[in-house]
Amino acid sequence: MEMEQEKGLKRLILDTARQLLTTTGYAQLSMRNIANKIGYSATSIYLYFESKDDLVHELIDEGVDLLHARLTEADSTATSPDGRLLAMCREYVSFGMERPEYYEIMYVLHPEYIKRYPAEKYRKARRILEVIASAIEDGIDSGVFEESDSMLAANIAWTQLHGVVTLLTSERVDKRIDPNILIDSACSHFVDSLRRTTSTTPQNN
Amino acid sequence: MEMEQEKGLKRLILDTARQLLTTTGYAQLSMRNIANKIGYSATSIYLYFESKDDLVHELIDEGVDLLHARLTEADSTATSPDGRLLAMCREYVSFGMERPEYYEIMYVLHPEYIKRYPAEKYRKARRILEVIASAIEDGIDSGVFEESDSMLAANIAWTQLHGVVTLLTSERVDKRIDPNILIDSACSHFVDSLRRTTSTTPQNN
DNA sequence: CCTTATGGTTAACAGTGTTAACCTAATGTA
DNA sequence: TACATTAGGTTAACACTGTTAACCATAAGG
Repeated sequence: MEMEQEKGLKRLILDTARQLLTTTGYAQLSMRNIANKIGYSATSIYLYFESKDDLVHELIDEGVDLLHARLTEADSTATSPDGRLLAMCREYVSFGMERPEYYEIMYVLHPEYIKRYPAEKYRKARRILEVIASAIEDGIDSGVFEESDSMLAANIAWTQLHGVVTLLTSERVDKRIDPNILIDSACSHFVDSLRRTTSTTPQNN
Repeated sequence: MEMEQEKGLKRLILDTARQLLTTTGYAQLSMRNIANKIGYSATSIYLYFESKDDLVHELIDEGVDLLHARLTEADSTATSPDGRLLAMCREYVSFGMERPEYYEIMYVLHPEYIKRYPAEKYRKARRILEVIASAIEDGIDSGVFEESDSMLAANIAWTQLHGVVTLLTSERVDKRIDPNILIDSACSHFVDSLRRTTSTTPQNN
């Protein structure tokens, strides 16, 4: 009972923070806003979290779990290696588009946050890339993909997907471009680029 | 003489802001910091700029000009269509890596900024994509690339390059991945994906 | 019964963008 | 010359931000 109460407020803070994040966005996620919503003073949050960074890191952790679950789920639905990869790429983008607030704190927030990110959680976040890498590895093993370094390829996929998500959610892409077509094409282009032999360096002069 | 003085301070503010941006980064770019550096009060900036947004928008404009110049320059050096495109892709990433502060205010800063971005400057920013699109169009015309929509392809290139820049500069990419290899591979993969027929949709079950 | 720790509070600091009110010096005009 | 106006700049203040220090009541332990 005591233990419930002890961690009760911490849980309450975290829940309120998540709710505030998803409804009003990160810009409105302040210590005082959180505290006001639950009838506590802002400084009481510091009894359970070292700093705002600390609090956000726990939210990031939730987002990582969410994305990881969605990727593995998508991974299991498709069967063919390229189908698996394509499904995962689409799922990654879907997550970014559907949960922009989570995506923002996970992958967009300023580098300062990342530098202070605890090592153990950093390892957990890397599992996401490993899911993609294993799908690529699978494609290599079955001869569908021609690629030497699956981890490198996974990172290329990541940068492509990350670019799609961030430019779309920040509404920097021209309105005349259909978002769904852009997403589909970007995913297809990448998967295609793995299918045949790459690195045909063109002439420079 | 009067006109020089009239716009003299505005120019001084802008120069100081740019310097502050490149040396200390966007986080330290505050009205008071700018004012202190030139011996004026913070509120005097509002005599020449409507808001901080307004000021930043002018800095963004400078960044857009810079990037545009570098892309067209890179465009002119190479001759073959795929070489042109590859050179431009590399140049885009180089700009992002060498001027991260400019890149941040141009493409990373929160959507709120973009919504308030004046339409005329928005059009100017779009020229950057058009440079890429024209290179792709050139490749299509000469039969090197197989692609129907050059503007769509340019946007795919953009998302890929943007992803590379942001994930690298924010130090979210694993240390074991060589940045240069990632950059080169990402650029090559994209250009390659244009070379042959795309959109070979894989089986999903 | 006294001490100590738990769980919270308020006040305050240094910083942010921005607005309102003011003040001074130059200019334009009757 | 005398007065009004305006350009260019200031200070004070508001409503925020994350965070720290000091305080205070209540409960638990020896």
